[in-house]
Amino acid sequence: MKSLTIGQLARTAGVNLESIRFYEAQGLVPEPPRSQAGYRLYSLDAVRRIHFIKRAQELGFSLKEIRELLVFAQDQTTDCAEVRSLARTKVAEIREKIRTLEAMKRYLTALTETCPGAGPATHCSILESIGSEEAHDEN
Amino acid sequence: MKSLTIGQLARTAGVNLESIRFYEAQGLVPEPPRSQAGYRLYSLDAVRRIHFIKRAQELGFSLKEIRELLVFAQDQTTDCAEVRSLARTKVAEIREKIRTLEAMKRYLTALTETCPGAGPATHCSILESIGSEEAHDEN
DNA sequence: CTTGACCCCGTAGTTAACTACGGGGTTTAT
DNA sequence: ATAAACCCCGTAGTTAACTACGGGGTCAAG
Repeated sequence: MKSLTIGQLARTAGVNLESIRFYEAQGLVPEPPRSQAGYRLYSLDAVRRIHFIKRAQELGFSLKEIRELLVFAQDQTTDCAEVRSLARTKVAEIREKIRTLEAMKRYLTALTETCPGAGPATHCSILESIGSEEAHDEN
Repeated sequence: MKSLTIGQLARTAGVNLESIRFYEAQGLVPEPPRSQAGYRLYSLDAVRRIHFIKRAQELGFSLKEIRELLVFAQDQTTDCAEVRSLARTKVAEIREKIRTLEAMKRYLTALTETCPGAGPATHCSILESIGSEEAHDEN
């Protein structure tokens, strides 16, 4: 059995060594067996585990949610539907974030278009618009 | 001259009292004059200032950027173009965030569609896909 | 057998934007 | 005149996800 030290695992999984200890503390990576000297000895499963974490993060899952996914993945009694529901919730959240960002973008774009782009900023239409109480669309 | 205590300002501007002190420490709200007892005495300008901060936050500006905007707004020598450039940069950032979120959404949606939605999660296609090294589009 | 690379642990620092706490003085209303 | 409501200040805590530090033990190479 080839086992990896924490440093080797960190290098092969492409993360910082400290992150692995952090994940362990957070319950995302199981505590591995130790050598006599107390060194952590990881199997290749640990590499896959960390890749999973990283990929899920790219998909917008928080560590807390990832922990949940990992529990699901190992619990025989978890139904696929629960995982799918979590994914759907996440999709809805993402959709909502996009909506907000779109509104921000529309409004800011409009501001940059009315701005003459020259002259003292003390009369800049952008600053004036931000400062005015009205005309905020939020949609 | 009607002046507001910090608590009154907080209530009329709709923020927490502590936030105002925080903004002052961050240089976003100027230090106001004080009463004999040392109480902060704000003018109505402060209300406008805080509204500006809140609105700019809604548009996605960080406090650091807002400080910059506020300096611009008061500096006679700042040109409108600088403000517009800042707004444009922010629009580009927002656009990029949206792009990333769209990619996340597409991928996650695809996952939820291939998932049968029933059966043990240990064989869930979502978990499998997250766990696999391949098939990641990033676009 | 010593040097350098590696590992251990616990604690503290990072960023952003607050929020809370505690032990005081002040103002206002009754 | 006293109690409630308000203000002061400095410090510490919050969340997320790490990252850094320091003082120590361990392992492999030459």
